[in-house]
Amino acid sequence: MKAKKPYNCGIGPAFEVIGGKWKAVILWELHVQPRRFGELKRLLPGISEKMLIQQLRELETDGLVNREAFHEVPPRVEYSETKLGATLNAALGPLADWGDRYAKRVEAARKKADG
Amino acid sequence: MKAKKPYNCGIGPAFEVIGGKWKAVILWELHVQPRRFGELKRLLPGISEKMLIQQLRELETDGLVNREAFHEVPPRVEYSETKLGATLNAALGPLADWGDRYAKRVEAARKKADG
DNA sequence: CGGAATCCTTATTGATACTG
DNA sequence: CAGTATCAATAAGGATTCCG
Repeated sequence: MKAKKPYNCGIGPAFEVIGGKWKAVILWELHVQPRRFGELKRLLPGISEKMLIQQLRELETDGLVNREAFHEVPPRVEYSETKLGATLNAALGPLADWGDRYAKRVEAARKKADG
Repeated sequence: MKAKKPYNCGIGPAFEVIGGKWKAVILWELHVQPRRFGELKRLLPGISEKMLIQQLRELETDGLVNREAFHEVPPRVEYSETKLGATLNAALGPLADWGDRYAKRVEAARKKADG
């Protein structure tokens, strides 16, 4: 999601920061509560450490996520959403609702087809 | 955006149907009014015919876009959003607004940095 | 625990030329 | 006009190994 997009509406910029496979869900998990690296990894079955750290870094760069490292042993790092991140999560709400209904709709259609 | 996503919220399904570089903007253009193939091509600078038709087909398959072909010479095809597509566009509204504000914010920061 | 570094596979996107 | 067909490029995503 790094290529330039000739969008004339805000959808473009929004997708640039939240697009891709993981960012939206990561941000969502941080909306629930601050979480540690390992916690996120467990919550996102299938994500590799590389992707997780990469996405977190990009989210951080874009000002959506906050990273706080505690210099302890064993090391501990906590990620949380920033204020800006919270506003994005809010804007994502209706889309999440839509997706929920859509998924149910698709599921219902599938059951009917299977018999 | 075809890989399975382990999302537990509606964001996953939503991104599966609207994710990628072009779908959201295409749908947005069709929200303004029904449009012809060539019209969309002009409105989306940078998109290739291949991508345009591909994305349109997928949107059609997912029930978001309607395709109506008029058997004339020269051929004419009109694409429009379905009712479901309209609900998705509505859900996309807040995200578009957010992106708008974000883009302005980023732009302002850039200007300041440049001096 | 929380990464970094490397290599590799697949998915997405694009350029170009051609057709009914 | 509204597409198809091919081929090429790039980006996204993932597996593995290693480190402080």
